[in-house]
Amino acid sequence: MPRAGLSPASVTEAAAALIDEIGFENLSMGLLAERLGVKTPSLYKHVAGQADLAHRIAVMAMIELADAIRDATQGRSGKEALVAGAHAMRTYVLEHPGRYAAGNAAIVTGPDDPLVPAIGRVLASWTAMLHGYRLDRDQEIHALRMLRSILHGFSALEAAGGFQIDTDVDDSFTWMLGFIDQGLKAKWPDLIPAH
Amino acid sequence: MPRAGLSPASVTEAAAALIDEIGFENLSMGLLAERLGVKTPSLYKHVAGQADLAHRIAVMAMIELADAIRDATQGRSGKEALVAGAHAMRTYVLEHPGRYAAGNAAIVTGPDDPLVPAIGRVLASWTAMLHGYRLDRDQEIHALRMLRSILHGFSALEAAGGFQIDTDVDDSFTWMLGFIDQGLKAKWPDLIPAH
DNA sequence: CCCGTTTGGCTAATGCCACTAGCTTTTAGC
DNA sequence: GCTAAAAGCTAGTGGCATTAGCCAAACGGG
Repeated sequence: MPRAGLSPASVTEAAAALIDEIGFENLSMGLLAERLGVKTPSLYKHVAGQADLAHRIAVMAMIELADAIRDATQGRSGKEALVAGAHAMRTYVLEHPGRYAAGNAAIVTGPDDPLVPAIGRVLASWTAMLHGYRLDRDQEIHALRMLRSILHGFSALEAAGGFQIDTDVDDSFTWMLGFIDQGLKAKWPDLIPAH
Repeated sequence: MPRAGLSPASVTEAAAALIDEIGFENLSMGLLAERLGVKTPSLYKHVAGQADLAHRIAVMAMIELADAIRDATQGRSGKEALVAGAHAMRTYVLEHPGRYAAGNAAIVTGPDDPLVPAIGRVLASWTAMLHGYRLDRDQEIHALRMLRSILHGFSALEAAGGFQIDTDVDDSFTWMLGFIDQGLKAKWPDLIPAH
């Protein structure tokens, strides 16, 4: 029996490709093994199990997503950066729905979990983009959370086929980004929560 | 062997309660049967299977959610209605994370699927609330999609523990609603996508 | 009130899937 | 070349959803 030349990285890579085709919840070790031309138990020589595999895909997804956003916003600022970054994220989710779902389902396992810096990279990309709007320090975290909420929500709903009415979804996305941009530029002072 | 007095409705009800405790992906027929004091196969006399059960929970969740939003926004308008409706949704998701997850995972099976009107009720609740802002007709659908995106995204991230930094999440939610309210009141004309 | 039918329990069995044990062959280091 | 680790394999085990088929409980018309 010749060797297949697998490694944790190559197994994860193949699993990521497969999960985008068949969906996060349909990933099975048997299917992945078949895809790699190997029997199911052989996979356990490279990854600890299905949970470990999903976690590795999640880390990969967060890194890829962060890079996509960083590359898109590089050298731009203001609305241009917002639109480019948001578009990059939306495209990533539509092209890699399984990876993205894995990224969302993943939970941090400990302080040295590589998922932590991976998520940090995504947040850093958005934070850098928001800096162009010169918000107050105490508003920045709220704006970041809003941005994450709206982009995650839109992507998740779109990927799940949640937008039924036949008004163009692209138009809605563009409109939404314009709305956010205008709001961020306006900097309403009375949005600061009172205590 | 005495009868347990189950019905499709009571089984679904029990499953909904269970799923909120243990999480959507941990629901199993065995656990539900134990909870109901019955053996696993007996459940199949009332629901067609796990997929059917999840679908019933989804329909229930959408109806409950729509009612919660409707009740909260009843008799209010503008920012008051927005805040009350959004708060009602956020509360519902935090109190019933399993049901809500089932609602999101569900897919419409056909034209007479009761999930269709159930989702319609949620959308109708939001649409009624948005009417108070007197938006242009062609902006309304975009605003509705934005609202769904942001509320779903926020709820999903919060339920998944996605907000790590120790700035108060309530403050972020309040800030976000203020942001949306101000933007909707402003009605920027240049948000209409050009064709 | 009784009897036939429907309903709702049950046990037993099937099949799929993740995962483990333990064996064998390949490969890499010396 | 020899030794040992690494990477494949076959053969289980156990948990899960689901189905088949049996039997008792409720129920309705005579």
